[in-house]
Amino acid sequence: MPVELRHVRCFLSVARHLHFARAAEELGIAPPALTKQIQEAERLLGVRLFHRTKRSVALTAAGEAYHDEAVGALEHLARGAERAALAERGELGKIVIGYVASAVYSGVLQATVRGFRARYPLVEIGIEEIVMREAGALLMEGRIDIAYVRPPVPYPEGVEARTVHRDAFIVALPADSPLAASSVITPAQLCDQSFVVPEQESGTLEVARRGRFTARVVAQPGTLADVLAHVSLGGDVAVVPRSLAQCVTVPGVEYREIAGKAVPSEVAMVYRRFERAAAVKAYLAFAGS
Amino acid sequence: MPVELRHVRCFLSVARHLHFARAAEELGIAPPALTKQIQEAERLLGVRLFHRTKRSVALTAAGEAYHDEAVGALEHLARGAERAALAERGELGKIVIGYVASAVYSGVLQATVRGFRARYPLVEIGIEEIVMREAGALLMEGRIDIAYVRPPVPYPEGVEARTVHRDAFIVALPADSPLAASSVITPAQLCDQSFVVPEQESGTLEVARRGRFTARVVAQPGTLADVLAHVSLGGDVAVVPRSLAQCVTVPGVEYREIAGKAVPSEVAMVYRRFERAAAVKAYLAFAGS
DNA sequence: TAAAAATACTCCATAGGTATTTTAT
DNA sequence: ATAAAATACCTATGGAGTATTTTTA
Repeated sequence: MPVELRHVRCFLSVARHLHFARAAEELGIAPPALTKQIQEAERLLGVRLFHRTKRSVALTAAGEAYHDEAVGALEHLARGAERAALAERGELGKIVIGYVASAVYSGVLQATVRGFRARYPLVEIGIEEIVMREAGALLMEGRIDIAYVRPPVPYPEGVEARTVHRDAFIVALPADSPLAASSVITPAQLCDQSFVVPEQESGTLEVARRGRFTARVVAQPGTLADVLAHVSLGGDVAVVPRSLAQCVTVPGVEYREIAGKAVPSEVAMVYRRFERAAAVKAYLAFAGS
Repeated sequence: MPVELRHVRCFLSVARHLHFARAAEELGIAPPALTKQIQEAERLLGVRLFHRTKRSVALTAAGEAYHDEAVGALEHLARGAERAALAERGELGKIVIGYVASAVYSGVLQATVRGFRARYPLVEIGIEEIVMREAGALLMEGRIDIAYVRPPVPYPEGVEARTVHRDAFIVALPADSPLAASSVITPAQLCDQSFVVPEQESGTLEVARRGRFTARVVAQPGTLADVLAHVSLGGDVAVVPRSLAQCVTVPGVEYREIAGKAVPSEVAMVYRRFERAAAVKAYLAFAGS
């Protein structure tokens, strides 16, 4: 039979009181039961823990040596119970958030994470950039818990999305383009332009549809910064989220509103439909409020 | 009912294997018993530790949080058992050694402590100077475990002594004393001198007895260094252990052998007759070998 | 349908209780 | 004489076993 916590608890109580009867009372058991526990502990450890006569009880050197470790063990278990309870309530844990760079420009990610950190300071938050089309797979593999993307994205079964930010597309033009003379651009004005297309193509497609033309695509780089570089250097145009204009100004690039009904661009939070980790659920609840 | 170690052991085994049947095998119990232990642990902690279907087992966030603390607790207990066993064998513990300054000059204390430290590196050794006549009381109160003294000393009941160093008395003279002309001094030559008496009076008394005179005592300072200071400054003489002469040379003080049979001066180790602390017993055994 | 966890039940080991003895002060 | 630990003995809780059911991959 191995040492059990009841032996440890009995030992510590006797060590505290140096008196079997009082220790037994504290433990809520009868003195003979306590005697047996101590004797058993001594037998199991192969060591005498107390010097005892009928009239006095004192720790042996071995008892002294065992004492500190026993205290440490109980502290660990108490903390374990506490931390488990915190984790169960989502107050403790780890969340990994994946994001596509273009989602960062909207500011929702930053605002939500900052707020969540303040409310749940014990939850560790990992942030990593992802490629948008891999978001679903990463979620299902458990490599990330939440993804911030700009729809449309294909979601696998078991994954859900929620729009967390609404925004509209605008046009990025070379500063020396004749179009820069207009303060507002109609879709039709863009029909002869060559387009640099960001990862999120929907804006470009919608503009082309409204202008009744097929966009001539000359490049589709990975990041929005690259898109702007192409615009300024190659003389092409791009349809980009408006929040980008508020964050990034590149020499040689000008932004113009698109005439007519706003072409919507959204940021969505993607997550597992049946999430079980409480910290992640807490994040989802927090982000939804 | 509180959490017991068997819950913890079951939990860790399942966490290791993520498989109830294999964990049960490792633990040497039947799977249903393991299921119950885990369910009980979850009930006691108020927390779900594993996500489990009939086909898969995985730690929850709470289980993850509990895991590390549980490991820590078991490590503490294992170390406690180990240290208790060491303490029981006297390999671990603390010893406080009291000594009178004059015992230090013989070198036994240093030699023994150095040797003991090498053999029992985990035993902490405290060293403190004591007043010789308090040695017995300090031992019985448990303030010290061993005392190095120069007998005779009155020992209370329950305390024993063992001679650990034999030495002889010699005479310390002012360099300008006429007696310094002799290379050996007879007790009778000292009959008219005034004496500085060290804490250990027996040498002076024995010399006076042999010379058939009563020593004229002019001072009895606390330490041997003080005794030598009196000799060099006051022109008095002193009967001191020979080992002192090998250690301390003071300008204006010369040492001379005493004629006739050596006047013995001993260093003794005093200790509790029924010592229980294994480390102290180990020291006594070591010092005796 | 096969593997694995959970449930149902049975049994006995043992934790803990009461009564008594021993021993140190 | 008394307080306190140990021993002897008893009881019943619950830990672990076997047999069976349920579930999902």
